[in-house]
Amino acid sequence: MAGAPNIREVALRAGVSVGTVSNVLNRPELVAEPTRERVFAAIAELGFVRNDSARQLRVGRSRTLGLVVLDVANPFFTDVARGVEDTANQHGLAVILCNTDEDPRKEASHLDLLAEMRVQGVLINPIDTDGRITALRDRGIPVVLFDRLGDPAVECSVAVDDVLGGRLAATHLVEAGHRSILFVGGPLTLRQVQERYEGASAVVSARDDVELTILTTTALNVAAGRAAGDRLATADRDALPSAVFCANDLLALGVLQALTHAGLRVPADVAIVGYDDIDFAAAAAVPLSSVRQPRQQLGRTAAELLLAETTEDEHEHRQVVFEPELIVRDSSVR
Amino acid sequence: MAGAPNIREVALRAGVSVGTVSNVLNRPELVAEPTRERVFAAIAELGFVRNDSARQLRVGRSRTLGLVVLDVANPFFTDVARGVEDTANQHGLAVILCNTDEDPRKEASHLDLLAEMRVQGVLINPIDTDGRITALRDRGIPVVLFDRLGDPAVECSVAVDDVLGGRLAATHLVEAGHRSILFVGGPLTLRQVQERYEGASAVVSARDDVELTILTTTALNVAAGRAAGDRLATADRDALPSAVFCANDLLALGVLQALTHAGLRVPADVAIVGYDDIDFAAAAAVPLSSVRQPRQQLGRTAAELLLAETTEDEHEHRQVVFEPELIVRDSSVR
DNA sequence: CCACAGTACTGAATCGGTTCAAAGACGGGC
DNA sequence: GCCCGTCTTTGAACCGATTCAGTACTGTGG
Repeated sequence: MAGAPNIREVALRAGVSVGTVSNVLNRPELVAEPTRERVFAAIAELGFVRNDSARQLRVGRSRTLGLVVLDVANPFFTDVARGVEDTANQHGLAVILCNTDEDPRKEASHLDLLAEMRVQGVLINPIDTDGRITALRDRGIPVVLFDRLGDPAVECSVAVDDVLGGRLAATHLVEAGHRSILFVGGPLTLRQVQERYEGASAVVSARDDVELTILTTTALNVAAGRAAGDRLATADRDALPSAVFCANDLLALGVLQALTHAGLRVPADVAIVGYDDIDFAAAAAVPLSSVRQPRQQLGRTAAELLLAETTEDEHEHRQVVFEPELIVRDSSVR
Repeated sequence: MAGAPNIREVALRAGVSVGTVSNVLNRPELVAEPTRERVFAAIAELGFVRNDSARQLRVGRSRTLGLVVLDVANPFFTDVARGVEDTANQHGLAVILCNTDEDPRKEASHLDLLAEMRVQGVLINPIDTDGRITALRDRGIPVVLFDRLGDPAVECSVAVDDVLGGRLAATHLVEAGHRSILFVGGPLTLRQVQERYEGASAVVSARDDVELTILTTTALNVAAGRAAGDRLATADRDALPSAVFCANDLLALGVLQALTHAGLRVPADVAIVGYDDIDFAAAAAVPLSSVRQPRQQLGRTAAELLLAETTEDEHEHRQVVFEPELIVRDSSVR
């Protein structure tokens, strides 16, 4: 009894039927003023809290939305999450944040869980487009891809033009006089990584006096960056590239740390350009040049597309592409 | 029909009763091998996904756990979250991450939502201990405080000794010869901020040749730190403290950026010590001295205490206190 | 041949809101 | 006094999985 009063006890206390209590909660305009107040009083006295499972069971869907990201520790994703949350909260929805650590198995198990929860929709930065996403959609749960373009026939997506971003970074480095550029990033199965490389590659292959090599990493975090930096620092000094372009800022910060630690100077010995322009890029040991993406807006837009898909009768899938912007700081100018 | 097959349709297809399907799902050892296989086959063919609301409604509680933090964009909290997630996932629980932005209203609305969801428990770094936490507990939902000690009579809590942390930082600065120290942090209603100040204050007031002043901020992020740094930089040069101790690393990074931008040298003109030792502290423009906390372990321990509270018959509330550790880097040594 | 234990399975009651057809109350117009 | 429309309230059906008392069947020991 003390445990959790239900709607029946509230009805009893207020001297009305359960239907009326439910109406007070969901469509208060249907209930006469004095009755409404009696019900509110009863709710307050008993400390009644609606049981969301029961509500969901009847209504068929929940008031939550799933957000599946590669790495919560990456400020890029927390900024996107912030944008998603803003929009979701405005519409009375809660966000369930799931972390995949770039592991397809974790991704799968999170998606299964979200399916069981009957979330209103899922925002995901997918690792591999395996069948599970299609399965969700078949079950009537809309899925919006973010930071990755999808097939406009079946899904909405929001992305930033990663090829352009790669091109911006490479163009900047080439124009600054660099002739041997190393791309650090991975795993290459991540589309973002691949496309950023592709953009850089396009710029370089248009000229025959610039060399682009690649050093793949197993993850996109600071530790992986440090490891890559250490490899560079211990390698043959002549083999050292004159510039490094990293697939994201965490890698760049790691590389920067390792190179500095090994006594190399940035940008004098090696220039660095990162990607994402997270807040910490500007505060780095050597302020980091980086390709900026509209992070919060990415999240907001993704959430809006998802909401549109759940509410519109005639929904047409949209692809939104934002343009990245190069921010030049000390790490790439001699 | 295509929408979402339920357990009844699975039962029909497999030629068994709904009870048996449920048993296959929840206590497979009770079901004979061949039957079990028929049921699994039916589940696969129909693409059946259990409806978690129905399950929750019947069972009375969910398989989720709420984590309420001040700021998801702060790496300190994402690291704690990682620890919580590890432990929760090991026990088949999902984590709902809620962000309060240090706003009591958002905190309240998130707690209301978690109560409606009948989460198994809540891990919270509370802003104000208003009645809502007690209300949750009255309703049978255990609440564990983290990064903050609670009343051991009613709740478990995990914290790091913030007074000691403040003391470590201040002692270090005083021993390095600093005689005018500025504490930057706020709002002071946050216990962490208050206690870190208290620790520093205790060290300073034990001597009569050191002066400690305070500059309160409205938040604990990089932007607030930059604002504080700007105020310092534009103030009278004689009024400049010789060292700044910040309530967390985000503030410290902001202060560092603003001071450097204004042409002041760190640590020559002003020394800085931060708090949390987030990954980015080591990668800062001037590698930041900081007070390190065992972040992931904090999260893991908090989750374990919560799980203990939900499973043990005779639960005794525990208080776990970790000790912080001072990491000295360039920002505080001349 | 019966009693009994053990195993495998059944099916109806149950959790707690939401919804909607229908009943009731009330006032105005004729 | 009666009819009709509007506003308010009622109460039972319903969502889908879980649970448990009970049935059916098999094998064992006396």
